[in-house]
Amino acid sequence: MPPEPLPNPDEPRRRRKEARPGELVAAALDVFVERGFAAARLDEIAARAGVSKGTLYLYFESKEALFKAVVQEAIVPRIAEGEAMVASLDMAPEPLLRELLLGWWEVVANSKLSGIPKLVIGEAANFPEVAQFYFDNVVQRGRALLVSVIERGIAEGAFRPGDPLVICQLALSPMLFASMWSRSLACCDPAGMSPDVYLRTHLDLFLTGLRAEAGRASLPVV
Amino acid sequence: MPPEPLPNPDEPRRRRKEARPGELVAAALDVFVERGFAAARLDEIAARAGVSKGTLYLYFESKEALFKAVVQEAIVPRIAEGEAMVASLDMAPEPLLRELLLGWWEVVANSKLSGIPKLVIGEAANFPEVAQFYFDNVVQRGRALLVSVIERGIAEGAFRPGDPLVICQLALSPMLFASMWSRSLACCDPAGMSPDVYLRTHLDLFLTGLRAEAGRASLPVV
Amino acid sequence: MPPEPLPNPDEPRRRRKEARPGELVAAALDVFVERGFAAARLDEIAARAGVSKGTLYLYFESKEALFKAVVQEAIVPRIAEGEAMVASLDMAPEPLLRELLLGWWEVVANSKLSGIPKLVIGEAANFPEVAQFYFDNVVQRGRALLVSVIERGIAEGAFRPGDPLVICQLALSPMLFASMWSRSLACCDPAGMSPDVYLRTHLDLFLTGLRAEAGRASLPVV
Amino acid sequence: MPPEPLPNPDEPRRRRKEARPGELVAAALDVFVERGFAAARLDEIAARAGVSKGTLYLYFESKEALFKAVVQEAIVPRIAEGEAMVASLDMAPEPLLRELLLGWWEVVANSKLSGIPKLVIGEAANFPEVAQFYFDNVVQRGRALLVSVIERGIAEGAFRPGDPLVICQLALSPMLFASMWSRSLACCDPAGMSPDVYLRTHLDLFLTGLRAEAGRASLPVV
DNA sequence: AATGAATGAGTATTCATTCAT
DNA sequence: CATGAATGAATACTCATTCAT
Repeated sequence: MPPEPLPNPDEPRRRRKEARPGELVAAALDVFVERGFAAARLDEIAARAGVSKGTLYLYFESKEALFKAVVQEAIVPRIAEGEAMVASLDMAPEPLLRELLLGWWEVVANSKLSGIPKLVIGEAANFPEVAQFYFDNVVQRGRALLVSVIERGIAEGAFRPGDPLVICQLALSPMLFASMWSRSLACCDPAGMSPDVYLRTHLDLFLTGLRAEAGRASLPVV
Repeated sequence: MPPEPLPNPDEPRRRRKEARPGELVAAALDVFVERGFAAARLDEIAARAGVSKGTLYLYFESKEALFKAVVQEAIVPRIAEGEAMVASLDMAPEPLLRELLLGWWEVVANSKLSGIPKLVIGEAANFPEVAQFYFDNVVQRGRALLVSVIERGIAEGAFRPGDPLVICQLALSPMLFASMWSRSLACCDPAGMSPDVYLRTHLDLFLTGLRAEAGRASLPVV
Repeated sequence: MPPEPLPNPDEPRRRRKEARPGELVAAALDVFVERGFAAARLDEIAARAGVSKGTLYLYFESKEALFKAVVQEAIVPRIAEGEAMVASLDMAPEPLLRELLLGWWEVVANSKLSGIPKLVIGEAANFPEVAQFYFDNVVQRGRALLVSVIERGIAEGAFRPGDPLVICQLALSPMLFASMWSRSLACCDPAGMSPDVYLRTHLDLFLTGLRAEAGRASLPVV
Repeated sequence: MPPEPLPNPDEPRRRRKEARPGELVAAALDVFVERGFAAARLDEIAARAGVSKGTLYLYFESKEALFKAVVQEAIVPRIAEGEAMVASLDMAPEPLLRELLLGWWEVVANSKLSGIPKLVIGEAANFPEVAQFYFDNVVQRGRALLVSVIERGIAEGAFRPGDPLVICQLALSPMLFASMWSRSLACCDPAGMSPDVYLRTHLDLFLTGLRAEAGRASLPVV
């Protein structure tokens, strides 16, 4: 499970120094996702990383700083990948949008990362600084990415005209909601629901609704 | 401050005695919504209800029991109203579905109730009993309501065929997500977004995509 | 030792309620004086008062607040007594000053109170709020008391002219220093020194030096 | 910053090796005086000396040992200077005493050294070994110095008879108190007080009181 | 000699819950 | 019914000291 050879107690100091922050952030991601921000115990993060509590403070000056590092290390690079994808791929808006949403689903939904939105949304009100950091570094950049594609789609006549930010949010919200659900009430639902069917149904309904076609009017604007 | 005429000190006992639990639940709803389940302090709930902390335990045996009562008092009746609406209204599936979603938006989104989904989803993992209770009493009944309408729509050929539960979830998730957002990261977003445009765009995209029309295939099933 | 009958575990709730703050402050005075502000553990204060740690927070919102209460309860009244003494006694300046200094010595020097100046002076730099509180409530009022007597003495020609505040400080500093010494390095000094001789020698030297007599010039002013 | 010419990076080893302990002690003096013994962080001392925390332990086996070294290096030599002064100067007791007190004031009161008495007295109770070391190496030797002069003054009839140790303490306490005050509550006092006037007033009052003159009796003895 | 990463014991503060009155 | 005083377990963060390199 650990990406590294295996924390070897006989080879402790030198090599670990550079690997430490990464190990701590990885352990922190686990615990934050499992428990939420407030309920995550630094004790447990330290124990999972195989270090003492004090060691955490060698690398991160507070619980909040540790969480910001988690976001920075684990999420921000994913967004950068999306930005690179948009910049490099020469695709029509609809396939590109589809690709971005599918890509998000694959890397995020099926990893621990999917636990972050739940955590942030659930505790934003109690930890405003955390919320602001997430908003600035993740939400804003992620939105900009999708909005640019949507705007192009509208401009090219591929999508019905409408508020691009609203459309962006409507593209994402079923997916974000599903990721939150899977880490909360899903365990109460014995039947469950195929994530795959859910995703494809969303894309179908959403893109069908968005597609500009003969006789279809503009989306609500005011 | 008290919604009641004014606690009359000369006739306090009899009527108040029965009103108590309701007042406590009302205060609890406020505080739970503002702070979340874990961060809500019983102290504050008691203070807002104008009683002592000990009194809470006369009516509710624990914080969890109090929360269950909040759900029971504040949310379950709303679902019952929806059930009654479906039973009494003789409408075609699409208008009925639209009506239900709009109705939900009106009574829930603009009231304190909209804070409950965020709370439950955000803290379900830490409070499994709370989660289960909410799932059984709110989620299951709410889903049944919408699913029945969706199934009828599909059977009558008004909606494209597909998994009714998936469709139900996709109808709700943008609305639930918006209600959670408005109580968390929305405050980080200086621009904001018109909830009304958001809702109408959702309904337009969703119902357009769902509508059975010439040449449109079935939604994903497996 | 406890002023009350004896904390009786069989008679816990009612009577204790009013006595509690006083008991806590008494225990706190002990521990603060023995250990200093920073090193005093709330645990120990609580244990000495026979309550749990949490109980402290029912009465005082923080360690600093507890300390302020100690000052307020234990020291400020002593100053008020001095003020009353000055107001009521109709004495010549020198006997009055002597009386005040002797009175201070008796009530302060031989009680736990004598530990407070050491604590405040030793930790003022690390706890500025505590320092300011002590300065405003104790130092300023105490000085005003003595300064008024000294000013009268100078005006009446009983004392040599000079800066009354400087003279006040010189009257007090040997006494304050002795009280601090007795709670710190005195225990390293096997021989020791009679506090009584020390005090009387101070009063003799100080008052002899201060007394206006034929041929004696004014004290330094600039 | 370093008192030495300038740490020459090309010739660092030999000279620095011997200079190290001195630099560490100098940094330690700074930090101990600014924060007190308990609150001084070894981290900060090391940082100010430009070495790593571990290096401190190469030279001093503990925080207490470091503090003892500070006393040894920074204070004990000052006392030796006083001893030399007494031995070499051929002055009458009163001028000599005056000279010693003024000398103390000049070298101590206006330097970081004046922070040490506050620290020692404030924390002696919590660090008995530190207290004992200071008492043996500073207090005893300093007292012996003054006491010898005072005894001579009494023997020669220049000073009123009395307990020389008490007189010594009374000569010093206003000065020690002022040095402590200047590093603690002085910052709460916007008005302040001229140290110079304070000192000269003390010397005037004290020496006037002590001077043997016609009609003046012996000081208190028992 | 020097480093600095790692440790872990120590402490103020919070809050759900109890229970004597 | 109501109270609110009391509890004590739980947790983020600090810092002197150690020791492998």
